[in-house]
Amino acid sequence: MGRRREFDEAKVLDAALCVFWRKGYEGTSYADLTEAAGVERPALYSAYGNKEQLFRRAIARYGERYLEHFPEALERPTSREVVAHLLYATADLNTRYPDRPGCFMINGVLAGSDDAEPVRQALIEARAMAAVQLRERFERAKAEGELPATADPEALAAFVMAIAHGMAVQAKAGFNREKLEAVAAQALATWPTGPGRSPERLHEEPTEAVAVPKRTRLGRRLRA
Amino acid sequence: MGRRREFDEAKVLDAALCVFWRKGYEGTSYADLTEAAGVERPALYSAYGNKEQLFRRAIARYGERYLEHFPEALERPTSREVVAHLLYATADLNTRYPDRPGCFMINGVLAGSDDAEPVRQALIEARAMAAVQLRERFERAKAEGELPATADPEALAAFVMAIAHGMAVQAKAGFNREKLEAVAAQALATWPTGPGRSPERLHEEPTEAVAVPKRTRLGRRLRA
DNA sequence: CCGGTTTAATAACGGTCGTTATGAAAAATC
DNA sequence: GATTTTTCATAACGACCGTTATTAAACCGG
Repeated sequence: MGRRREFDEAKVLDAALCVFWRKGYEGTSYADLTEAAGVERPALYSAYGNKEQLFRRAIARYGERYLEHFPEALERPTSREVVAHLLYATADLNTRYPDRPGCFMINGVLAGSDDAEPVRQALIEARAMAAVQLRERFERAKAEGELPATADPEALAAFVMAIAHGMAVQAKAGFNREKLEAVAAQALATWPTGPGRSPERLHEEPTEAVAVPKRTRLGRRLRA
Repeated sequence: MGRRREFDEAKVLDAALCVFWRKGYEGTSYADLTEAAGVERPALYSAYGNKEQLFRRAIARYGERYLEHFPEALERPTSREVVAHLLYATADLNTRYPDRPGCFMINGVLAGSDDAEPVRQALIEARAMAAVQLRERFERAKAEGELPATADPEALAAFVMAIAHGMAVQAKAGFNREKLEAVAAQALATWPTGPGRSPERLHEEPTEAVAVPKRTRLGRRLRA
């Protein structure tokens, strides 16, 4: 009974996500949101609650819609391929949409007023979850002997995350895809190899089996 | 003629810098600034102009007061030592002051409202200047044969900057100094060596001559 | 067609934002 | 010491912030 919704909740959420992605949590006003979503203010409140709740929904939506490459990367056979997939997909995601460069999880809130603290912590937790998954993947690689016994999975995960975060900062500063891929390649150039094998030549381009083809669409497997 | 200033302009600027460092440009209100500086609002306006001008002064101040390690790093004899010095000093700076973790240049503005766009661009330019200096240093190292002929100074500079930016993000997320140093070590572990020499063992700890001693104070040379 | 119920749109809420009059207090000049 | 000049503190400005009454419109079951 009663009148039914006239707008598509998912589309409105996607529109809000894009604005948050571009301007961050505190930099986004309800005027921005209503304009982007084509919906009046009270509709946003009745459908999603207040601004913080809407932003948390946007976090979840971002994970579902733009970060499918992450679990895919973890399935790669070697740690090196995991990292290659992850970093090249990051370079792609951070430059694919020119209206919202960089990473939503980084742009959202880095520093802000005390009001933004809960949201900031939520993003920190979301990023930490990724780091944990990466560490666990490297622990497995170490157990499999594919990473040296001296390798520190936690440090390696932090390293890869740092690269991804740095690329996000650079993308927001206007770096194009090629520049980000050069960063990814350099990070990859020194990735530790197995226990007995000799390290590859430094500065070698990532092999074709590892490199991500140009302009591969996110959301599908980058390689079969 | 007339009454003279009752407050120390430099101290007020330092106080403002610390607040901006913690909360970013848009996250900082004049209420925050007056409380931290112990000075009333009109004093800030008469002494520094409006908020944007004050922030630009804070950028310059940050460079003078907290980034002396950067030109010092560039003077190191080898590119590897340059990077080591830079990254360990970054780990230190990003965790030295627990009330304002991370980097002022990153926390300042990453994403924000349209009003913050000029300030955001100013920070982008400031960071770009560092990248240029780093690239030029690597070009010199390449010319000296200390970096391989295949090395790409621009990409290497972007890589090092990405690491520094990533560490800043992680520091703001609560990472301690040790975790940041592990990231720095990993980045360093694979730094390219000279044209003919064989690469060092991977995962080797940075040599003592390169590693920065614990808790070395910034602002002075880390090593004689 | 008619109560009942939910959504829609307009407009307003108190609060805080960055910025600035305003007038009193203090120092410098004559 | 009187006058001028600058700084000081209080308080207010209009604008926008996130949030919410309020009222009209659209749909439901009867």
